Amino acid sequence: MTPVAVVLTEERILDAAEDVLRRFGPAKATVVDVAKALGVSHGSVYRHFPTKVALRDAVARRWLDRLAEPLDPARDTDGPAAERLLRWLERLAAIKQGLALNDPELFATFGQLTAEAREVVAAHVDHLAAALTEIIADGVSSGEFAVPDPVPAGRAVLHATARFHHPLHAAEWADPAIGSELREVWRLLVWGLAARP
Amino acid sequence: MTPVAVVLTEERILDAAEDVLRRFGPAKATVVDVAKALGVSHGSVYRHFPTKVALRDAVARRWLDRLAEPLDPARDTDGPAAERLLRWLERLAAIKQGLALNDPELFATFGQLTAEAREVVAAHVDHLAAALTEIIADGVSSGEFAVPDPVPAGRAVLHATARFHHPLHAAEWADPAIGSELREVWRLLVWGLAARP
DNA sequence: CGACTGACAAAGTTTGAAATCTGTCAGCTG
DNA sequence: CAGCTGACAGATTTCAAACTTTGTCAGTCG
Repeated sequence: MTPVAVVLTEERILDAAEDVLRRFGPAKATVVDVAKALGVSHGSVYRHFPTKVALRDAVARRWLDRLAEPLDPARDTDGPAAERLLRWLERLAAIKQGLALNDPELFATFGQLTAEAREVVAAHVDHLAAALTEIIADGVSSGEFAVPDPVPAGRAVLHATARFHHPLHAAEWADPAIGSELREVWRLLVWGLAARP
Repeated sequence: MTPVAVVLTEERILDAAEDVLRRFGPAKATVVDVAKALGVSHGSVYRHFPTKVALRDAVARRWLDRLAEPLDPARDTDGPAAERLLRWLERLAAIKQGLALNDPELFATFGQLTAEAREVVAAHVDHLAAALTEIIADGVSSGEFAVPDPVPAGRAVLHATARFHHPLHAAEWADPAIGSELREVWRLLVWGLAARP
């Protein structure tokens, strides 16, 4: 039986790593800092994560998973698909833009981290596109939308709204017109989804 | 009458500055280097441009103007507006993506420069949006499109295609699917432009 | 007299020696 | 004997001193 209060789990390491990244920023946070926060030698951290990059990737994955949690389409199934789509896009934009506005340091940290964790980000993007595909497929079932295949349509909607949620565009979110610009794009997209060519 | 071969014009300074930026990169190019290339003291350069930032902005403006030249909508007025729109978007993407692919160093220089020249970039973006507005307005005249106001529609189309032409997304252009992704987005957009709500 | 120079202060950048960090592993310890 | 430590080599980062750059301006030159 292992002494419960002292056992070194991946989870406890991730908590500490997240904390250290928050406090020192991605440029200065070291594995030694993480070990110090846990009261162990840095060698112990390497028993659980093979490299510093793997540790950072794991932190990024957890962050992105937590961000994407409120975006499960099953959480909001009321009303026309066009409006569910708008609410979903606005929720995504609000999550990212809120983070960028309320805590720019943390957002920068998070941006740095994800910029390097390409695989992890690809999984996140796939996840978001799948959520859009689900909403669009519901719209097709109800006769609201008329796309031949909801999968590329979901990806296209995500790509077309990149400006409103992709962290690269954070500097543009200061413009107060950003909200109405998202609605303009949404309007074109839902007309496009509904049209029968 | 001034001695023609030796006169120091803004234009000659811009030529030299562009050359120096190309050769040394934006981080290392100095005003002293520009002056040296012209065989004058750096003080003379400051008689024509008040600061280094103003000089760099002027170089960026000239670059962007040159880039945008082949995108005048009056140069391609054949066929349905939907297809003119696709050709225009593909031309814009090809210009930016071609530069990024053929001469990544120069593209990075150009990206750095424009990232700092916010005003200059805003003018360039307005110019591009106006070109799209013109194509959409033509489509409305011909009965192909049905948007109430082509001005926000032009901006929305530019925003919706940011992923395919905005330099921030350059890293994503390596994916060979990028071309078909642009077509997917275009398809939704032109159906949206044509739809009568 | 107007265009240019070059010396200058303040700000910013380079440089290389010292300090720190990453990733490994032989050995300690409960 | 599983889990941890701490010393180590090589890579990377820090820091302060030396050097370079920016922007100004009194003075030179034609």
